[in-house]
Parts: sequence; C-alpha cells; structure tokens
Amino acid sequence: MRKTTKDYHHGNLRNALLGAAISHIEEAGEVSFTLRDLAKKLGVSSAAPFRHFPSKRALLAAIAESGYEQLGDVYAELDSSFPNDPGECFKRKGVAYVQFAITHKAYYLAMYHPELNDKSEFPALKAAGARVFVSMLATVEACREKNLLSNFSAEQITLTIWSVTHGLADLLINGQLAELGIASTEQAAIQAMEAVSMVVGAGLQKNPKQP
Amino acid sequence: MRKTTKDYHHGNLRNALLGAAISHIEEAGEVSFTLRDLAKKLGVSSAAPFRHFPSKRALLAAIAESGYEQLGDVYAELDSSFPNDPGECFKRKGVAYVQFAITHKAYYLAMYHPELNDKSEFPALKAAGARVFVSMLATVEACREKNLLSNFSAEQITLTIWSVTHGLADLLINGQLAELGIASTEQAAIQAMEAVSMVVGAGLQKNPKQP
DNA sequence: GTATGATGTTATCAATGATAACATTCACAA
DNA sequence: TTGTGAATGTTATCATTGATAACATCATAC
Repeated sequence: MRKTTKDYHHGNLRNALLGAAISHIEEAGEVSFTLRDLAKKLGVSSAAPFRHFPSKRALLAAIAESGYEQLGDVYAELDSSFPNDPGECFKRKGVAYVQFAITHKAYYLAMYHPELNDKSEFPALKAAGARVFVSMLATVEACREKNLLSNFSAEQITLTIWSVTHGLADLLINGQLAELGIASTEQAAIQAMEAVSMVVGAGLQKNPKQP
Repeated sequence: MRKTTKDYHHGNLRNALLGAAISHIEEAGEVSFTLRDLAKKLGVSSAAPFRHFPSKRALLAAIAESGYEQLGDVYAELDSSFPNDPGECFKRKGVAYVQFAITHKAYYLAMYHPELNDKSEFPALKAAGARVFVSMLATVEACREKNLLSNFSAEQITLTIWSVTHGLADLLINGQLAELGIASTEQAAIQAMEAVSMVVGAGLQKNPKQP
C-alpha cells in the first residue's frame, strides 16, 4: 500500500490491471483490451501482467467473478429486505438483473463473454454464477409455496424470467436496439422495467392452465 | 464449376470458405476459426481468402447476413401461412426464433457475435437484420388492430417477445444452462416453447391495465 | 491468340499472447 | 542488522494470426 520512493514494484498491479481492463471495456463497449496496452498504461512491462494472471482469460474471469458476486450481493440484499414477500422479491430481482447490466456494463460483458462459456477452468467463477441462479430459483420456489404462481415448474419460471431479463440486457448492452431506432439506453431501460413487470405480472396472476 | 485437370484456381473458394467457417463454428460451439486454418483445410494459401473477403469480419458478416435472410424467409413463410391470424403468427414467430437458433447454431453465433455489433460497415447485414425485426413488429401491429393484445405499445411487446426468445436462445447456445444442470438442448428447447407460450399467452389475453 | 481481370502464391509485416532467463525488492527469521 | 527466499518486474524472444505487396497463372472476351 505505502508508496516507496523507487517503485520497481508497482504495489497494486493486480487491482490496477482489473481496473484498467474494466475501464477499457466500459469505454469500448466490448471486451477488446490488450494486455500490452494495459501494461503500458500502468507503466509496467508487457510481461508483468502474467505475474498476476496466468492468462488473459484468467483476468477476464476475475472480472466476471466479481460481477457475479456483486449481483449475488444485490440478490442477498433483496432476500433480507423481503423475507416474507417472495412475490415482491421476485419482481425486484428481475428488474435488478437488467439494471445491473446497464449500470455495470463492463462486468456484464465479461460475465457473458463467449471466452468464458466454459467455466471449468475457473471454479470460483462458476460458483459465483451458480449462486445468482440459485438465489432466483429459491425465490421462485418461495412464490410457489405461497401459491403465487401458475402451475409451471419453478425451474421453468426461473428460466423464463431469466430469459427475458438476460435477453433484454443483452440486446441493450450490445446495441442491437439502437440500430433499430429504439432510442437511448435510458429510454430502453424504462421499457425494460415495464416489460419485466408484464411478464412477472403474468406469472403472478393465478392462472391454473394445464402445464 | 467444371473441374479442370490442373486446379490452380479453386473454383468455388468463396462458398467453400463460408462452409468451412460454418462447420468450424458448429463444431467448436463458438466463433474461433482462423483464416489460415480454413485456407489450409481447403488446400489454398493463407492469403487466398482475402481475394474473396476484405477481412475476417467481412466473412463473419456474410455468414450472419445469410442467417438473417434465412430467418427472414421463415418469417415470410409464416406471414403467408397465417394472413388472417396474427395471433397465431405471433406465437409461431417467437417459437421459430428459438428453433432457428438451435438448428442453425453457427449462423446464430455469427449473427450475434460482438464483432458485428456495429453493422455500419455492412449495410446488407444491417438490412437483413432489420427485415426480421420489422416482420415481427408488423405482426404485433396486426395483433393490436384486432385487439388481441394489451395496452402496451406494439414496440414494447415486440421488444418483450424478442427479449424472451433472444435471451433463451442465447442461454441455450452459449451453454449457460448446461452448467446449471438444465439438461440437454432438446429438453431446454421444449421448455423454451412453453416459456414462450407463457409470455405470449399473457400478452394475448385482454388485460387492459394502465400502460 | 492475346489482352485483361479474376484468382492464387510467396514473401513479409505488425500486433499480440505467452514464456524463459535474469534482476530487483520485500518480508521475515536468526 | 543481515541474508535468504518468495514475490514481482524486466528484457529478450516465440509462435500465431490477420493483413498487404509483388508476382504468377488462368479463363474469358474480343
């Protein structure tokens, strides 16, 4: 932490690399940084990053893991806030997902980068991702026990809400909507909330159709 | 077309490159081919591909464009089949989107590859993509005129259905579900249909809430 | 048959992730 | 204080890969 006069050692290179990478992703709107650029920007040699991450993918995985942890924390917070109202918790988790994507663009892009589709090399990342999914699943189960949902299975409902929120987030973040004149991110974010509410509302009505 | 004895010229390199790239994406489950590998596999030099595509991105864009065209054709087919039943057409287009992604994995991966988020360099690709969106939008409008939908705007409903289908397709294709034990693609595909029906069903009920 | 454009080849670059061998600094025990 | 090992950084140096230039070959129209 303390700065020495002669800084052969950077002192905090690992975090600095993460920060620089996140900044770059945020500004570029895509995962396109190079290790050499990060190193140059931080005033270290191009081999230095490899002292802290075994590969470029590992650096990306660290960002993604942090992202899942932050989202998991948001979900845990919601669980605490609505211990007896799973219906409300359900809605808020859906909205929170889209909001997280918009407000943490760089993390989101890392979390769903194709390079990390296979997470077997990064158990901690995998666990952090599973935590988020399980949290949502638990809320849906709780809704189910209170008969707040239709006859669809908990997994099916979880999958559906995850699909809407993830799909919307993906379209927003990757600029598919802007190309089609669906206005700004802010405008789309509002539509996002309403779209989510629409689906959630459908699920929250008693609707005893055949599964 | 005709094979000459000495084939200094490949004869159909452009299509061969597209096919080889698609095969590679299909097998790898991700866009990870290199131009050199494609060239080697086709028995040409590593510079040959550049006679047919100005860049690697351009090759990918050609695949994506073809994908959007095929999906657009499916949508046109549905329009023809249900000229007076926009509700049914709406449902089927939603399902068709997910099915397309599953049965044309390589095309789908190209269509939504981050490298092509900005389509300004490829107007034909942009147009092909817009065609698909506009087709869905038109169906939603038709539903609206028949009072089949709630008070949400046509764009909002289009965005919602697009989010569900795209989100589901993305999760399926990129293997996020397998990691969480949501079984095979086939199993997930069935859930997909039901999930889509769930959302569509909600939209198709008269539900005159405030927008 | 010959000129011309399309297509393919052979170098050759520059960028980039990665590694090896070596240098410096820090932390901590004696 | 000192000296030893681990952590961290540096300087070459690779191999891979997209891309380009200069040149070669073929096919077709005239």
